[in-house]
Amino acid sequence: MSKRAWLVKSEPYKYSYADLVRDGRATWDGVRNYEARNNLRAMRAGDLLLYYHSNEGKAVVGLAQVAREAHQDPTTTDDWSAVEITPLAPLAAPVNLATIKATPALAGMSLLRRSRLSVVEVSWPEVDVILKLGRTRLPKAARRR
DNA sequence: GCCAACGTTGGC
DNA sequence: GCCAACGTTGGC
Repeated sequence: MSKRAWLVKSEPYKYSYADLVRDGRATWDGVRNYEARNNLRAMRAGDLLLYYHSNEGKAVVGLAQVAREAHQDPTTTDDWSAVEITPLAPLAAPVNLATIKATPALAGMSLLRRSRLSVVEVSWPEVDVILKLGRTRLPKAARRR
C-alpha cells in the first residue's frame, strides 16, 4: 500500500513546528471532530504530514511523519484517537495561505474547501506543488516509493 | 475583535 | 427526525 499525505493544523502559540523539532516527537491528541478523527485513524506509519500553522502564520511550515498509528487519545476516556508524529524537515520557504489560494493547482485542496477541519488529506500532486513553492525536496524517509 | 461557516446538542 | 441554539475554528 502506498503512502498517503495529510495536512495537520496547529496554532503555533499552542504547539508550533519548532516545538515539534525541539521535542523530536509529539502525540497528536485533542482532536474532537469525527471526520478529523477518522482521518487520524486512516493514517499509517510513515505517512507524510504537512504541518500548518493556523491563526498566526497561516502557512505550511514543515514536514513530519506518522510515527505511531491511531490509539486511544490519552487526554480523554471517550472514544477519540491520537497518533504520534516526528518532524522531518522544515520548508525552506513557508507556503502561506494567500499563496495557496492564488495557486490554481491547489484550488481543490481540502485545506481550502474544508477550512475548519484540523486534519485533512492532501493529494500527492498537491504535495508536489507545495514542496516546489516551499523550495524543499521530499526527504528520503518520506519517499512515496 | 468580529463574524462566517459549520458541526454538535437538545427540545420537541 | 427536524431544526434552532450554541460552541468552536480560523480567516480577516
